[in-house]
Amino acid sequence: MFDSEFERGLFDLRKSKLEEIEKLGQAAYPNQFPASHTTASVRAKWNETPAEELEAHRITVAVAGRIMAIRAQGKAGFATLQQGGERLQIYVRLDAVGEKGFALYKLLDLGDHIGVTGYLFRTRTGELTIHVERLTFLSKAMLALPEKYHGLADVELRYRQRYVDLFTNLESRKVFVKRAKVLQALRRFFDERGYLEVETPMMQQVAGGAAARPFKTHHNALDMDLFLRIAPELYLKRLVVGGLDRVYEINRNFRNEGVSTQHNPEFTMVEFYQAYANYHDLMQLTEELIEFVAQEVNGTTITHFNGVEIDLGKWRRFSMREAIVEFWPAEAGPKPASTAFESLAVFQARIDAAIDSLQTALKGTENKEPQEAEIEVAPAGDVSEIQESKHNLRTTLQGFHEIRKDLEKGIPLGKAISNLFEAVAEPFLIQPTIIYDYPIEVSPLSKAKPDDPANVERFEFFAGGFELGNAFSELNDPVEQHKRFEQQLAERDRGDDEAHQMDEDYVRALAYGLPPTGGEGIGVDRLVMLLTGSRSIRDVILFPLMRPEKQENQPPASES
RNA sequence: GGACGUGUAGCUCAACUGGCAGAGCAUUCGACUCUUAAUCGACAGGUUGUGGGUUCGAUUCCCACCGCGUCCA
Repeated sequence: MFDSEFERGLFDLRKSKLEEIEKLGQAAYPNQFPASHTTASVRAKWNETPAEELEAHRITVAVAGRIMAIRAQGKAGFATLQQGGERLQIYVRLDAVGEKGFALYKLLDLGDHIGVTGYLFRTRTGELTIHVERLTFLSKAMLALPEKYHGLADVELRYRQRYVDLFTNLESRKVFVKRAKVLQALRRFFDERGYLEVETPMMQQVAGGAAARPFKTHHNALDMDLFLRIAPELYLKRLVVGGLDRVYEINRNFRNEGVSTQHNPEFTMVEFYQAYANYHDLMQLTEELIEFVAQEVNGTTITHFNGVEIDLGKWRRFSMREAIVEFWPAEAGPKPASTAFESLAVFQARIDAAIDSLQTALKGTENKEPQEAEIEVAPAGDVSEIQESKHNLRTTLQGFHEIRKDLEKGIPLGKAISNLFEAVAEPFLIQPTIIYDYPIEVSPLSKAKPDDPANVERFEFFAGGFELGNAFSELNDPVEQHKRFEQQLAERDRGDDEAHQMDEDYVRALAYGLPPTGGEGIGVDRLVMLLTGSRSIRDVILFPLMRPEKQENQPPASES
């Protein structure tokens, strides 16, 4: 518990202060305080009331809060109470609270919780303040607070000790209040449209519905291995089979992959399904949804992320192939024609040509500046500074190399096209963009386009340079679904451990008849990042996953 | 997994080319009945992430490990 002798000593000191407080007739850990107002409601009611009016009416309030600042001045003093993220000043003077009351005031430390009863007035500088008449001790801070001006700045400590971060950095608190508003807005949006909120298993025997590695766990009594879900998808569609035509679920998914500014092993998704709808309906709905949530949470569709202004009310749409052409780097030679995507041989030749072109461009820059050949690739469209610096010739070339390597290993054409899209276009999708029509090989659960069997009715949407959501017209032909699962199993055998597993029961559910259905999943954490301007997903997750700190060989604190 | 950066008092940060480890806040003691990053005076607080190496001497240079961050995979 103690990081140092300093903390141990402080703890002991505060314990003796607690004893002093008890001697004054106050409980060390009382059970309640009947507050008449919150700090926020006091401010809401009287923040603008002039001093004379406060004086004339003598408004008495009882307010509780944590002491964030103490300014003692001999036989009087001030303190700043914080509660519910709002601060309110109190004024304590000996002749108003009496000997015992003032003795208590002098025993208070930063971080203590107290209750005060008194009347409102304005100080000489005009600040609304409670003139305390009765001081009630509520709870003691036994450890030192972070520095009062800078707060807790160390990001590691902010994540590990979020409880300190939340009351010392009110900006951090605001992010999580906003996160709650996002969840409220999502629920309101779906509730108003007749969707039923449901909860489906998080422990599954087959972790399906997405391409990801799962966490494994074990049920002892049943002696059964289970996986933490990577998506609720297959269960939600079972519900649509069951006649719950519109369902949504907001909850955690777990994916056993690395952490980054955009990935936490457990993350929150809202996933929803609508019978008799297809992906066109969902594109429309998505634009409405994101705009609605932004308005509810921020009162505007404009948000700022990584120094870029993003308007969540203005959307672009490209097919995946269009996006590759649109964002094709100039240094990779002429943009590919639409026929380039139709056969493996042509596609491969196109990649080879691009690599040659990129290599020539890279050599050119190296000749000029042998040490730093970091000329940025400039695609059409908008690009933030960060995205620009991230994407130089070298990384683009590397991306192309990866694709060629994959092709040599026998990767399906559709998967290569999808990878090309991710390398060339995705980082530049800063403004809200819908990318539609995905290759069938990367979409084992989506319905093929009637006039184009190589592609499926699927879209993803992006903003801020990352994927926010994924949607498609659900594949509802059980025979076709079974075949797709078998293709995925072949991919698994080929070494792709993110490929989908077989789920016989899901196929059986489809065999009872799934109506034409559109389904979609949206990453709630990432949506909150955009709406709060948070650069890292860890800033919008209360307790992000951290490695354990080194254990110190200290004997446990003595209980005395 | 890789590259780069970072780790100094409870907190926020200094310490030049390797030469006595320092300040502010907080704490402790004292003064002060309208302060608000209150002010003034005094005291105390350190295994410089851990372990090794080079050196007369290491917070500083080198190696390994650990945590965190950013980028990449």
